[in-house]
Amino acid sequence: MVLVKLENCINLNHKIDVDMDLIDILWRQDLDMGVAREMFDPNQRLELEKEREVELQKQQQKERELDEETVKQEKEEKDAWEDLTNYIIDGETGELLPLPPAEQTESSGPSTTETQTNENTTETPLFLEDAMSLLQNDGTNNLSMNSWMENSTIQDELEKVILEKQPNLSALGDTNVSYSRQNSLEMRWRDVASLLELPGLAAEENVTQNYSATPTTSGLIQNTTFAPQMSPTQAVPSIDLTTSTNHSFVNESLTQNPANTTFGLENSDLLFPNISATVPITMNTSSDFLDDLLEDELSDMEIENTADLPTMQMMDDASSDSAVSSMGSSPYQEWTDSSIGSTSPFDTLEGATGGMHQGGATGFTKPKFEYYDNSCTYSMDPGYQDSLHTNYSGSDNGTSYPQFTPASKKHIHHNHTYPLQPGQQPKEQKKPDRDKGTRTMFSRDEKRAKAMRIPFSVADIVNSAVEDFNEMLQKYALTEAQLQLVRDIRRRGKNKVAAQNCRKRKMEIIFTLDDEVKAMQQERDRLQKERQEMEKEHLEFKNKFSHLYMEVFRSLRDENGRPYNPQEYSLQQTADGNVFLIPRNSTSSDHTEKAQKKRKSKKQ
DNA sequence: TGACAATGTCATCCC
DNA sequence: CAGGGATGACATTGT
Repeated sequence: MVLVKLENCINLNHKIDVDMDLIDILWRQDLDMGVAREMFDPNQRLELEKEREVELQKQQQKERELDEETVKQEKEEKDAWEDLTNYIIDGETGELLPLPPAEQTESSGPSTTETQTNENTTETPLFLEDAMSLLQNDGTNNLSMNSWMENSTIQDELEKVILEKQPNLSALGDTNVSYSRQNSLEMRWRDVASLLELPGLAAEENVTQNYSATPTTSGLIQNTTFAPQMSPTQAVPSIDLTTSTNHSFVNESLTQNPANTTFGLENSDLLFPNISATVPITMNTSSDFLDDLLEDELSDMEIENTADLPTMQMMDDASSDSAVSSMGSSPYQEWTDSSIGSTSPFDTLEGATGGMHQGGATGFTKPKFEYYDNSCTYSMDPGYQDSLHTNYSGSDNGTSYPQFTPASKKHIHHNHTYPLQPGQQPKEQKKPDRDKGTRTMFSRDEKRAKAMRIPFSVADIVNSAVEDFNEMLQKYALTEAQLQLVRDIRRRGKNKVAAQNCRKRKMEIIFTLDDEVKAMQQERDRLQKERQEMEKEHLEFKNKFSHLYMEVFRSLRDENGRPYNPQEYSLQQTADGNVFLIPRNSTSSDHTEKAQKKRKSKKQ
């Protein structure tokens, strides 16, 4: 029994050893696979989990602190740039010059600052959470470009939601929000990634930097590509409009100023202190805005472009054109000698440049814009630009853009229209809107004078006195054709004014006659009413007289005391008031006798 | 697309 | 006699 027990014990110990060996082998395998020894101890496992929770909490708290720091930094940067919005960058020295007070108030208006502050206070934590959620949703620490792109699309969605939450944000606010949001998120992303030691982010940093501003805000920031027009004093690099749909202004700035990612946007803030704060920026708006900005400038371009039209060609063209502006209303009467010098081989025919008048342009509805745009595209050379610049700055069109730099003009070169196919006939020129484009319209005579290089403005030709006009003609040695044209222009101008006066006078006459007709109708009505009253009164008197007559006649008696027969006698009154009874068929002598009788009888 | 109004232009008369 | 005002008639253009 004892032996049996011993053998059992030995077997048991052996089994235990075998089991322990197996356990040890499995344990070591687990250890090799990375499982800690404490995992096999329930007590140690609980303690370990608690420690990890504490560490995780510490880590999260650290992240929050870092996030707050980044928010503070951004706010400080924004404050700094908000202060900078009160300055303009000198185009020559690059110095920050303080804006005038009016501009300061405009640039630092409540809409922009409020928007920015609201953004800082309300949106920043949201985007940190978004970034964290994106990180968590990502599921792995392997951040690829695709995942970043996906996150960016999610970020777009988030931006849309937030924009919907804050519909009153101004356009600038949108732009600012978009970019600063991007920028802040980007910075936080980097911060979080650095905390988590995400691999490969540093290598992708440039990519994300370029990417961040482009797709999500391209629609908005595209508008800022027009900034050089509005900000002649800003030393902003000129941006190709043809590429503006693909490159935002911020992106340009980012690529050119990689060390200062916020400069581009804040520059745009400086560029559009008012417009972006008040005008909802859409692509169409920007187009119209561009059109408005270009109108004056481009109008001058047309002056330049049409300066060298062959005379007969221009006359033919002008003859088919309409005279639009009334006399003396054109602001471009200042063109004189400065407009004569340009020589461009392409600025001859309006239709020759192709696609000029509704020529298949997409997105631009103003034919005038297309017209000028094409003209610019084909005809402008640097020297021409210089002359244009000189002429432009000297134009008296009421809209002055001082220090309009050649760099800012370059964007005008780009043609947004489609040129006509070879052999395609240009569509009939649609006359620019008379009302909308009165600032840039040219009458036929203005075009003719331009074509003939008449060194006077049409207004001067027409409105000058005879003596001054003759002096003008004597000052310049004009050809016979020019003289004839000048006289025709003067005659037509005078006649135009005369026709206007004539029509005005005719209208006044018509109105006066109309008033007279109304007054006479009223007088006629009054007289008719008065006549009716008089007739009524007359009838009343007639009736009274008749009654009185009959009463008097009945009271009369003859010698026999009988009443007179009304068929035989009648009463008549003389001028002195005496009344006589006269027989109807008696002679005058009888009348007198009987009248005397009656008078006597009446007196009796 | 036709009607209509506004405007420009020409012819003519007159001063 | 030339220049210019006045005006009717017609053309053009935009609504």
